[in-house]
Parts: sequence; C-alpha cells; structure tokens
Amino acid sequence: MLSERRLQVLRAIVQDYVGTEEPVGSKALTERHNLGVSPATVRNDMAALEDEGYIAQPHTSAGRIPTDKGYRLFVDKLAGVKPMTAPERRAIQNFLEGAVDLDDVVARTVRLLAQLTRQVAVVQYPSLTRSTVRHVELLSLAPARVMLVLITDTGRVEQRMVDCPAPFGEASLADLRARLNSRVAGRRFADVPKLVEDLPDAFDPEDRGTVSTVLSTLLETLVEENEERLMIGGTANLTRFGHDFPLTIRPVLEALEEQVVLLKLLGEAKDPGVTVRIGHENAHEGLNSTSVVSVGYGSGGEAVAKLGVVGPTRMDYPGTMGAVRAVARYVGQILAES
Amino acid sequence: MLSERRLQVLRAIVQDYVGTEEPVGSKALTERHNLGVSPATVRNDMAALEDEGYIAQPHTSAGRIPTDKGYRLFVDKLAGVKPMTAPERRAIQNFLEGAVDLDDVVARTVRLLAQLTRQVAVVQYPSLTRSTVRHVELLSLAPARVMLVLITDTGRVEQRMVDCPAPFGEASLADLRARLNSRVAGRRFADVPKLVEDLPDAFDPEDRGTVSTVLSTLLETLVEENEERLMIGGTANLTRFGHDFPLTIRPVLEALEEQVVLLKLLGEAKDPGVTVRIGHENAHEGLNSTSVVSVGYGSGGEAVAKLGVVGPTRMDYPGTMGAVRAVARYVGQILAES
DNA sequence: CTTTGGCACTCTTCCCGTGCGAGTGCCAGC
DNA sequence: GCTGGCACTCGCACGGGAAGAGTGCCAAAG
Repeated sequence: MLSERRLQVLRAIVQDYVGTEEPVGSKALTERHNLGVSPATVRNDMAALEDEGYIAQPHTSAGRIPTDKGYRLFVDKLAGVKPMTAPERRAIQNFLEGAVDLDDVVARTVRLLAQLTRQVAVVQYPSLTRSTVRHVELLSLAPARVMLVLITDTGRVEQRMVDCPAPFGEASLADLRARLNSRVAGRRFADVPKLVEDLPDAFDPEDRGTVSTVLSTLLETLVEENEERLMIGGTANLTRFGHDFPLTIRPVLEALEEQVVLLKLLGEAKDPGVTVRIGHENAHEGLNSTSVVSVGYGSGGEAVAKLGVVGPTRMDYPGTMGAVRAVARYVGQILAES
Repeated sequence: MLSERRLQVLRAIVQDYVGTEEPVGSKALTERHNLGVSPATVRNDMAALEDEGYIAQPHTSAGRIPTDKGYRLFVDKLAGVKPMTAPERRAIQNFLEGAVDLDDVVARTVRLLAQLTRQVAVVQYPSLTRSTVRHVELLSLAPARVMLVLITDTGRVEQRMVDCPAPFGEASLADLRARLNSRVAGRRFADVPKLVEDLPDAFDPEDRGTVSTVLSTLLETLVEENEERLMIGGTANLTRFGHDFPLTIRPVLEALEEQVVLLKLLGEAKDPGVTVRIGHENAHEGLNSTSVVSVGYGSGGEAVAKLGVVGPTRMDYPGTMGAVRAVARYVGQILAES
C-alpha cells in the first residue's frame, strides 16, 4: 500500500508529464508542487513507485514518466472528472442545437469532441439494436421486387431490396404494410422477431413465400450489426502526438480506418459511466500507446450508442473525461427532443 | 522550346525522383538511363531546365528535383496513363462485385483505391443532382407530420420530416403520393421542379398549403448540394509522405477533414478524363505540396460523381492515373448493374 | 524510521570542428 | 554541340568535449 504522499507524488508526476511532455525529475517536482518535502525524499518515493511499476525512466539518469499502470491508478483514485464550465456547456449546447438531422448531429458531435479535447473523436451512430421501430414502409418497384424501408425512432433510415419468389399485388402489399406496422411500430428491435412470427399465416398461400421473404429481410436488417457505422474526426490532432512521428502515428491511423476495430473498442466499454482504457488495456496493438475515453449516450435514460476520443496515454484525463461526459449528455438531450 | 533530349532528361529526373525520393544528380542520371550523352551534357540540359523553372535544387550543390511546373509538363507531355494489367483488373472487378449496397460500393472503392495507389483515396457518393428519381414515398407519422423519403436510381435514400401547416388525411396523402410519383418517377432531378409546379392546383384548397410545403421540401432535398457526402480512406499512407513529418502532414489531415474543401477540389476538375492538379494548382493551401488525381464516374455514360486520390506531388502519375481510371470504370459498371 | 543535504556518477544532449562525398559550374578542346 | 577535367561549394555524418539534468547512496539529523 502506498502512503498518501506517494500518491501525491504520482499525481504530480502525471500532471507535470501531461503538461510538459517531458520526463519529470525530483527537483522540478518539488519546485512546481509544494509537497513540503525535499527532492531527496521525493526521490525515495519515486524509487518506491518505480518498484511498484507505476512509473519508469526512459533511460538511466532521466526523469520519470508514468506507466500505463500509473495512469490507471491516477484515473481510478487520484483524479476526478473535471466538469465543464458554464460557458463551455452553453457552447456545447448551442453548437449541437443547430443540427438539422441525424447525420448532422453526429457530424457536429464529432467536430465538437475533437475540438474540445484536441484529440481524435469517434462517434457511433445510434445503434439499431436498442432502438425502436417508427415505421416500416414497403414499396413495389416491379411486380416481384419490393423495397423495404425501415425508419427508426432515432431518425435513421435503412433500405433493402427484396426479390420476391412470386409476383405480389399492390393490395397484398398494402395489407402487409398495414399489418406489419400495427405490430411493430413503436416496438424495440429485439422484440420484433416474435411479433411477426405468425404473420405469414394471415395471407393467401401463394403470397406466403413473399411475405416470409420480406420478413426475413426485415429481421436481417434489424440484427445486422456490421451496419453499425461511425464517424471519426480530428485526426489532424494526431500530429501533436509525439516527436517520433511516423512510427507512432501510422498504426493509429490504420486502426482508425478499421471500423470493426473501433466498434469493438467502443463495445468493450461496459461501464455505465465514462470508461477509460489505457495503453495496453486496448486489445488492438496499434493502439497500445493510446488511451480511449468513451461513454454511452442515448435519447432516453438508456444508451443507444457510444462516443469517445482516442488520444495518447499522456492525456489530460480529467478534462477529457469531463468533455466526453458533457458532450454525451447534450447529444442525448438533442436526440430526445427530435 | 525544349529539345527532345531535354524533355527526356526531365522525364528521367521525374522518374528517378519519384523512385528514390532523393534529389537526382547528373551522374546518377546517365548511369540509370542510357541517354547516350555524358554527365556534362546532362548538366547543361539541367541548367537550361532550371532556367525555365521545370526543376530546382534544394541547396546549391545538391541534385535537382522537379518543380510543380516540371511535374505538369511531365504529366501533360511526357507520360501516358499506365494501364492496369489484366490480373489487376480482374482483382478490381472481383473486389467491387462483392458489394451489397451503395454504402458498401463506396466503402470498397475507397479501400481499393487506397490500396492500389498507396495513397489517400476520396470517393464522392453518387451525386443527387444528376440522378433520376426512382420513387418518392410519403408517410404520415402524425396528423400534421409527414416523412418524405426520396429514393434515387443509384439506390440512395434521403429522408426529411415535413411539418404541415394543416392536418392532412391519409386519403389526400395517398393521392399526393400517386400523383407525385406518376410525374417524377424516372425523371432527372433537374426536371422535377417544372413537373410538379402545378401540382397543388389539383388539391382541395385546405390541402394546398400542405402540398406546397411537401413539394418545397422535396425540391430542397433535390438541390441540397451540401448533402453531397464523401468517404475517404488510406490516411495511414500519409505517413509515407516525407521525412519532415508534422509540418507536411498536418495541413493535409486538416484539409481532408473539411468535406467542403474536398468537394470543391473534386468539383473543380471539369475534364472528362482523368484530371491532375499539382501542388500549388490546388486552391487550398494545405494541399500545396500534394497532387490530386481525380476522375468522374457514373452508372451510364454520364458522370454522377467523382473519385480520386490525394498524394505527394512526388507520386507515380502514370500508375496513379491508371488506377484511378480503372477503378472509376469498374465502379461505373457495378452501379449500372444494380 | 523518516527526512535531509551532500556527493559522486551516469547518461543524454548540444555544440563545434573536421573530413568526406556528391554534385555543380565553367572552360578548354574535340 | 558534346565531352572530359577541374576547382569549388555545400550538406552531412562523425567524434570529442563540455554542460546539465537527474539519479542512487550514504551518513547525519529529527
């Protein structure tokens, strides 16, 4: 167990290192923070912290920098979430309120997050799986060709073409449309399969094949999780990453292009509050020197998607967490209103 | 006017510099290309080329590198478009054929282009303005709230909420839907305004306001050019840009995030074939040390959108142009089939 | 037992001078 | 107009030396 003062020292090291980007030594520490002890004492504490694996030195006779473990302790125990100031909150709200549709909300959110945190922002589109159906529309494009349009409560629209096994009359189509909507409108995606299970039975035998085809396409659309899209922004902030560029930045850019990777990354954060994954805690090795700060957001009390930022492990955690949390909150409000 | 040999020298300089990324000297030139003359002669030619502004030397007593003007001459006169090999074309076709919907086509195209050229790829979504209407759907969500869904021939779907000035019955809605579609289905966007001009007259006076509102929303949607979306990929290739990193890469990343900038960039290329904009020819100053190779693509003979790549001015122009052209061609085919 | 000042030691970093090599420009000769 | 020769210019890599920051350890004091 570490003494109170050693934790203070760790906190000071993290803060200084985040500010200066340079290894911090015992003398500088005592000068910048009034710890009330001499450099020599701090050195002892540092040695202890190093033994425990919270800090490390790049080379002998250089200052110390926090390890992933050190940041973890800092985030868990030593730092709170820095709340946004009132003007900042107003700015967030104003900026998001100008959005005209879902795409715009997401786009603005990305820009905002990137700007506030000066890091790379990632915003997942409100996910289908937890949403509810607003409306299902069926359009006959050709005798045996139907277009299915699914509209969700978050305003998202998905469309699919359906090739019917047999021609399908307008009357039948209207019938199906009506029955379908009366059953699923307003219901959660997860509940839809059961609700439409026996729907084909209500139709003439020759139409049942088509009805089944349409329904299965609808169900596919609902569960199709790889349709989960996301938007990223602020990649230019990667240039502030470190001095040893190409090596650091390349794998990160590569990881950011793999939507699958990012989705998994966001998906792993189960915490109801702000989640922080530091350095090697991220499964993807391209992100081993980055931290991901993420949080769920949603229109109601429930989270329907995640958003977050990706930045160097050496980041301002309290500030970033505060920004992420605040943005998520306001996006939720905006979504609830629309 | 430059002699034939001087042009050859310029071509050789461009080729070598693109290959090695290092200033090329007279001796190396004569060794790698059998120009049939001595280094001294080449030196004279180089001096002439430098006077004309086609090449420059980073410092006295270093080799020469091409200027933007030099690349321009190279692209216009000295280099053709390098056609893809048969296996490459097969690979392109195979890769694109797996696409399931429009989003997927665009996503695959971006990946493909980025991979083929090892540069940043930009693909504009098939634009609305030149497309035709496949179907317009109207859904009543509340008595005075209608959702308008526009489906284009390229499979793109746009939706808009319409708040009606007065309640609008299901019957009237069905009527409007039918009339609207009979007029505009299959027509080009540009023609729509005239086609629906007198549509409100056919309705009861109390419904006319609503009909007008719906129509004007439709027209807005059609012309809304800032809805032109695009997808970029291969940003990780920026790391191969140059040695002097942060300075070079940052403005490019910033420019790439400004969709407006990119759209303008693509829009400026009026040429029916492959367009190349080199260095300072790009209006945006963040892209002053990059070249943009772009081309239109479309489902029919007509271009409905653009795609291209952004890379360092020092790029393999013939190869890049070949790849861009080939990809555009195959994407066009895919779009025509679906 | 903790804290402190002192001290020797270790590295890294910066600076500067030097030598090397690539490449140029010019000139005289073919 | 082409070629070979030659002197000249720089950029760059190399190496030594000095400076500085920081550490670890120790002995003494609280």
